[in-house]
Amino acid sequence: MHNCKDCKIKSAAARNLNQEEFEILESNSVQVRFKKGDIIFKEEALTLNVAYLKTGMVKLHKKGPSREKILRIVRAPSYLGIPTTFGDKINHFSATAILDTSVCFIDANYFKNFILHNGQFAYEIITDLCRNELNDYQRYTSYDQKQIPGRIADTLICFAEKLFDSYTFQLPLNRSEMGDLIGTSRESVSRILTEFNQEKIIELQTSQITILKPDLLREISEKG
Amino acid sequence: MHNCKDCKIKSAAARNLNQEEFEILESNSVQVRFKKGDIIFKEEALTLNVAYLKTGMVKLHKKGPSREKILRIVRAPSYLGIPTTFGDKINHFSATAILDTSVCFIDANYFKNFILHNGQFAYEIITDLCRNELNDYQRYTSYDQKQIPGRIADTLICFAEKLFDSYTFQLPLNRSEMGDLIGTSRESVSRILTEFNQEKIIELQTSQITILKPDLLREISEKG
DNA sequence: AGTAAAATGTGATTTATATCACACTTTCTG
DNA sequence: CAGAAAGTGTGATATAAATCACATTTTACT
Repeated sequence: MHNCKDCKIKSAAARNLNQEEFEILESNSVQVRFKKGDIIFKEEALTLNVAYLKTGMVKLHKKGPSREKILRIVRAPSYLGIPTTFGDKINHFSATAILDTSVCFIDANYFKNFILHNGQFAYEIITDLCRNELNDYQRYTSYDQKQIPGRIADTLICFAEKLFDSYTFQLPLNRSEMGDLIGTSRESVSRILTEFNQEKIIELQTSQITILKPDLLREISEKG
Repeated sequence: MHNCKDCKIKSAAARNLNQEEFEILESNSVQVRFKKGDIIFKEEALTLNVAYLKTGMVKLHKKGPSREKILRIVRAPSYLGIPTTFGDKINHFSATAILDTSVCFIDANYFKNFILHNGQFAYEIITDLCRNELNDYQRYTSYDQKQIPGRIADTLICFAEKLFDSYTFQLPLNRSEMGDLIGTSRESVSRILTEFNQEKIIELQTSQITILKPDLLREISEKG
């Protein structure tokens, strides 16, 4: 059986659980591995679990009127489906691994009990939800008002600084998914990346990216 | 002094408070009235309060790279600033009354204590945050992929069905604010509304709107 | 009530980006 | 490792919506 108490990548919330609660957690959760491309949970399915992303990277996405929309990229460690568990019984979005990933599924009833009986646990879940909301507002406001080059510049900087901690990285999304994330077509993504490459702002080899001039990217991002 | 315990428009969370907690709430909150156009709290200011919208209607909005972005319209009763209180010390968005409004400000420390010591209270706050997040995802996905007529159709239906419970209502936003909400220019909003009016889908008198053909609007909304 | 200020409507023009079409390249898979 | 399938690059064209410009209407104010 897995050991949650000594897990090195506990959530901020789980750090507040006591001995007894850890035992409950351990016997009411399972850890599952997913490969890049695997679906972790699916829009419109019923949820009975809270998903906690222990390692790897995931896209949260949902069906839009004309195509798929990527809501947000999540890097481990992080909860994946709190809104999808407590906002409605049915998932309003899907989660798909974009890197090899391991996820702990926690029985929603026990998770709920932690919220009800452990104030610190609940408080950490709330701050987590709040921070996500603020991030989302920030991102949607930018995407809403920036033109495509600005959105791509944003995204590249975010990937480097928030997701990979490195200016060289393997893009975890293909051009079409990049389009779904920032709200444009795969062709436009392609064109702008080529342009950035020609202007030596980035070095591009299909999906391997090196950001050569982060400051210039930031400038493009700010100008919209 | 105001009376929270017998308040008829308590939040779902507050319904779980006990006698002692209501006394704490009563002596650590104030009720303030705002007129249409008044700022309730402002982006970049420090927050020490949770705002609860008791009556009226409010827009949550934030500065974007080129203009103001309206994040969401809130109808009473509802909390206004939970993410802004627990996500960061500094407000990431502003709240402005779009109708005459009354707001209760609750000392954030006491509010936090309710979360820590009253599990049902915390649970209700969490489900509220989750539902908002799901709504936001839904809305942003639509706006992202629909053309302007579809977004306006969406918005009109939402105003009628979610905010005013009536197919006749006074638009609480001017054309420019409508643009900030759906991500377009005031001119485009104006043009589309005129068009809907000419096609007798709505009846329009400046800011007085009657939806004549809700089904047609819904169809326009779906087609994007 | 009368004037100033703000908001709105609407045509003409420009522009960013979608779409279409197709060649090319990378990656899977047996 | 060969062939198929998926993904990518890039030109040509179409188009939705932004912007500009200005007349008109509505609202606010003393």
